[in-house]
Amino acid sequence: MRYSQMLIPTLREAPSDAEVISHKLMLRAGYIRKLAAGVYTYLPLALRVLRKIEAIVREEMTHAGAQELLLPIVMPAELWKETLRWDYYGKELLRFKDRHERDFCIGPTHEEAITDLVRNTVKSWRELPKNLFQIQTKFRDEIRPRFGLMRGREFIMKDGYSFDRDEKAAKETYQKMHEAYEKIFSRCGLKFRAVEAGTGTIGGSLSHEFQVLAASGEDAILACDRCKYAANVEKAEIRCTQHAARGTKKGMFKKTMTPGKKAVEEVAAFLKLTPTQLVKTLIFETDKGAIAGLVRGDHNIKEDKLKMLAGLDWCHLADEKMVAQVSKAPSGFSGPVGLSIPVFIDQELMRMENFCVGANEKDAHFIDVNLGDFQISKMGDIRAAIGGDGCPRCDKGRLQEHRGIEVGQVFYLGKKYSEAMKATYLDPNGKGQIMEMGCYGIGIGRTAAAAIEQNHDEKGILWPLPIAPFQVEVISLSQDADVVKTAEKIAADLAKEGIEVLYDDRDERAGVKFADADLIGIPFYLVVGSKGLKDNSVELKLRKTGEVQKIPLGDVSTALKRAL
RNA sequence: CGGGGUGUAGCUCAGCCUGGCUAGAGCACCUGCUUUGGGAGCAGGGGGCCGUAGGUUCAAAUCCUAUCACCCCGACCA
Repeated sequence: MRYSQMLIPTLREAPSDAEVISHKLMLRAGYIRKLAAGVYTYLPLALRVLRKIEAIVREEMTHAGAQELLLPIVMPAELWKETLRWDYYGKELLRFKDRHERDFCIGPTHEEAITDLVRNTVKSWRELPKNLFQIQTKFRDEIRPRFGLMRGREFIMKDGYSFDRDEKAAKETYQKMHEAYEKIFSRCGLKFRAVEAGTGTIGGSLSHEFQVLAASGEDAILACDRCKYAANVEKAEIRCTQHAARGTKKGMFKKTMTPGKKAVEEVAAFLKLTPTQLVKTLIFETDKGAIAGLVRGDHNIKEDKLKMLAGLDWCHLADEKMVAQVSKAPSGFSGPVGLSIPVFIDQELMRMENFCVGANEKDAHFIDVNLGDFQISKMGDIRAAIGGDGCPRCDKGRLQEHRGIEVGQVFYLGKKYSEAMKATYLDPNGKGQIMEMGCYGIGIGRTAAAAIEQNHDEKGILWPLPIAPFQVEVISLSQDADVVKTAEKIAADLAKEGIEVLYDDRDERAGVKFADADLIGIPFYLVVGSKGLKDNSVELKLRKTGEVQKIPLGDVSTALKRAL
């Protein structure tokens, strides 16, 4: 491919709205252009990268027993109403009406569509299992799209869905997909980690995320330094420590005035305490009425864990009005002493004595409070894990915090959709059974972005070879007839051998060509210049290390093949 | 949705506070000459409804109002 014929609009400066490195580099190196918030055009170079990732995904999915199909992007509301997600999915689901005023949506994911297909076509136990996937453009109307391809509204995703006879078979399929994912991301040349994850709006009970490790990652993940345990912070458990029975201390507490001090840091600073000596009391509105959750001042409560401990269907932080009603004080001064609603405490509090809490009175806190001073409904793990916490799976391990970019997720769904949509089959006894499902996603564009986050330097992108837009870039350094002729021949010969080559044939100065090449990030350069031609050689240069090798003209293709 | 900010050339930005001549710079682009192994030099040139609509004024990029778009922080969520 000739550079001069391609559309590669490189930029010396990045547009000011780009924040993360992958976004800046994709813009500067001429890979993407923005059309609207969170909506991007993939230029030829980007498309080549996406196609490479897709090809790897296709191969591994197929090897693992899945088949490719293509579902519609537009779906009728009825389908989504069947699973109730028309109401629950929220504003991220882009909805519209057709000319007959019928409701439709643009697919953010395709559980409904695939389940509809399978329930209508698969009837017998003999036809199961089925594992189907597609690679398609999706749309999620994100509140705040950002970071270029990392968090766009329109994005390309591989989504796969499996249907099995029973739970055991479904979990085997899940395992197979898990393994396929590990191969896919390894083949893409990425450093990643599979972590236990929550299931969000997709639902289900077992899930892993595939996180590409990068400092700029949006997700916090915790991994044990001793064993294999790793989880998203949303889900990470904390080792349950053996607690002595709750201390019997009580009645020592005193009220102290804390005018206008609400936030933990403010109160701590004012009373000359550390945040670890405070206990936060958060009031929640739930399906079972108001409840209180208590964690140490420097910790954060995790609603999902609280839901689990208290056996709730839903909960969210109470608003100012409700707090005032329950605690008889403005928010910021809530405390457990004298509260009449159920109180759930984090296990960490079992180790605390003489702590400080809100006094349920404006501008006042209690100090020297102990667990004997109030009613406790239940104790457990209800806070977010942080680095240094004990690993829940082994005795000695400590959790370490990492940042990651989620590029894939696998879910075991069970019967959530198949039951709601009546996807059943007849077993050998002629009895109807509900299918067991799993779903498996990979963000194709996000994988490309994550690869850049993980592989770049000050000059530009450093593509891992398997997903680079081209394998080698031939650079002619001058317009001398000899140089041009040689470069053209090399480029043509390599292409003939099936090597993907970008030939920079532009009438540009050497500096410009090198700078653009560095930006674009193709792993190998073949530099053809008049200096080298004097002794019949060209240079093979590695983008990543800058290492240069002199290659005799006759050996170009063998040398390159060895390098690849 | 709450808070903050920005819209001036393809990109980065100045000018706005304190209204006034033909609206500027760097990069990019076009032409010519020179140059040619890491973003060249000189000369010439093209390109702007100053986001949009309305208002104030003799006069608006500049002041006022509305509106749209975009960005940041937060809440939300994959």
